[in-house]
Amino acid sequence: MPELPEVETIRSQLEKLIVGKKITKVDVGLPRMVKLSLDKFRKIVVGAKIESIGRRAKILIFGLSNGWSMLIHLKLSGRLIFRKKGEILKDEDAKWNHLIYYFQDGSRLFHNDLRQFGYVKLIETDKLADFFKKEKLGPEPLKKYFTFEDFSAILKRKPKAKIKQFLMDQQNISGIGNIYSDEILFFAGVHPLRKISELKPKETKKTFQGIKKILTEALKLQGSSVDLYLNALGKEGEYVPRLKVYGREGEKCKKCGGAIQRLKIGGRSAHYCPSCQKVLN
DNA sequence: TTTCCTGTTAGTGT
DNA sequence: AACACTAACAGGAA
Repeated sequence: MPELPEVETIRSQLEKLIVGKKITKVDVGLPRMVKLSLDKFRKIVVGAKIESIGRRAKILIFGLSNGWSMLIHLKLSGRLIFRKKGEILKDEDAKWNHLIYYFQDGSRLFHNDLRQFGYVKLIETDKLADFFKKEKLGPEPLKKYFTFEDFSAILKRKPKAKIKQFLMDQQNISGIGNIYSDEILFFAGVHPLRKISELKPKETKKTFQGIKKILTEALKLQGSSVDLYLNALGKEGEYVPRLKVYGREGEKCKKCGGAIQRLKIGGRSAHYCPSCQKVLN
């Protein structure tokens, strides 16, 4: 699932691959994914040159040469895969290529999405700041300016929230999803159901360190190919062997040897080690 | 065969 | 306001 490390991997790859290229054509196989009229979408996108590839939270931002920005969210199963002229995707994947961007040099970018929850929308570049302000997204956790003091202040706003849900809420901190929230809490030794107001100072500190450490390491290994994720080159990420709890229900804890457990929190699954992450300390 | 479950988030309901 | 729940979807597992 594309969370911050996966989306950022795609961003940095696309930056090298398509910045400077002009879009000459776009195929839209699934109009539902385009959050504006197709006519308008085509009119704005076709003929534009890509000037930059940015990211905010889990959203990719293609800066176009005509004053517009294209926002792409991959949601659960989206992929953005680049292919040089003449190269195609595997046949079995082709039926999920809902949008295809053609560039002047014959290369293409495939927006592939099995579950079809992803979207693309257009925002005028000078209104981007307003747009993100309205979304109320929390800070980017890997930026140097996101400090322990910031984290503590944000925690204080939601004293009653459960820490697992807090970490996944994009309005608190942006970019963390189900996989990395589980991994961060295992690192911190904090049970996913712990209430924020009841966290000890040491646990708060360790959770903050976990955010920085886990996301940085996952990014270094180009993310986790749980399920369907592939990067912009169509390759899997390499972080899965490093996952300590996510997707490991019933398997041995890598720290204490006990069995990893799973429970539901707000409709989501949380994976944790019941002896390394206690409910009460 | 059918039902359940998985991921993210916008939207609705309490 | 702040929280909880669900729909949107396809496909793999039970």
